[in-house]
Amino acid sequence: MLNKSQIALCLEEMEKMFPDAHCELHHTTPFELTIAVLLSAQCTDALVNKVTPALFAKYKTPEDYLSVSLEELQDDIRSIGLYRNKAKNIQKLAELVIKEYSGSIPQDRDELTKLPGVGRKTANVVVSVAFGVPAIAVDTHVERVSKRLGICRWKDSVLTVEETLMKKIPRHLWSATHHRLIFFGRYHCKAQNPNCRECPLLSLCREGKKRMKDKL
DNA sequence: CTCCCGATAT
DNA sequence: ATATCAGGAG
Repeated sequence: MLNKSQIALCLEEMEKMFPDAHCELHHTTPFELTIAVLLSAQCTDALVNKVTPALFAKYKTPEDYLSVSLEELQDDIRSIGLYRNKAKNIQKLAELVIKEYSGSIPQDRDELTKLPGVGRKTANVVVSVAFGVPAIAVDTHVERVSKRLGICRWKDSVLTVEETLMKKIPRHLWSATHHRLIFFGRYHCKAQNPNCRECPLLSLCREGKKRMKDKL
């Protein structure tokens, strides 16, 4: 398992590789960001960004999402996948935002989690990106990279991964770190065939050294 | 744990 | 053909 200073070294290397790591989901308001992140479950950011321009032009307020039938909203997001659940969640979310939060997305992580389709990961992205609250959203990339490097254990839950990262990384670096981990995972330490041979983190990486030994 | 699910990369 | 993608709910 990596200690704090080893993790700090990893983060420095990631910063060199991806100095401008940022949220890649297109949005202009906290409400749009929440919808975009909800849509991004089990689907690439690039695909979400293909539907949101037309979506956000058509639906600007929570009321707009409730002004059409469920079937029409499904059709507008069909190419994303999981569209039945997502369309239903968006309409319920819109209803709740109007009734319980007077039309605007709550800024509190635990309040956000009460919205349908919004779990801990999505809530962390929203508070971090839209409201500037330090948070580490653990998505598939952050989980994979943390486990490969040896920041946490393979059997750890996503919540344990998040807690470990928060414990071992200074709070003021949480949000920047979360984006660097995502870029590192998305563009370099990929799920399939990671290029460990040319990885600057190889000397620190548990999985990388193992893969080199096994000639993967 | 399973289900939801289309697009894309390998 | 199969794996994966900024997960969440039942």
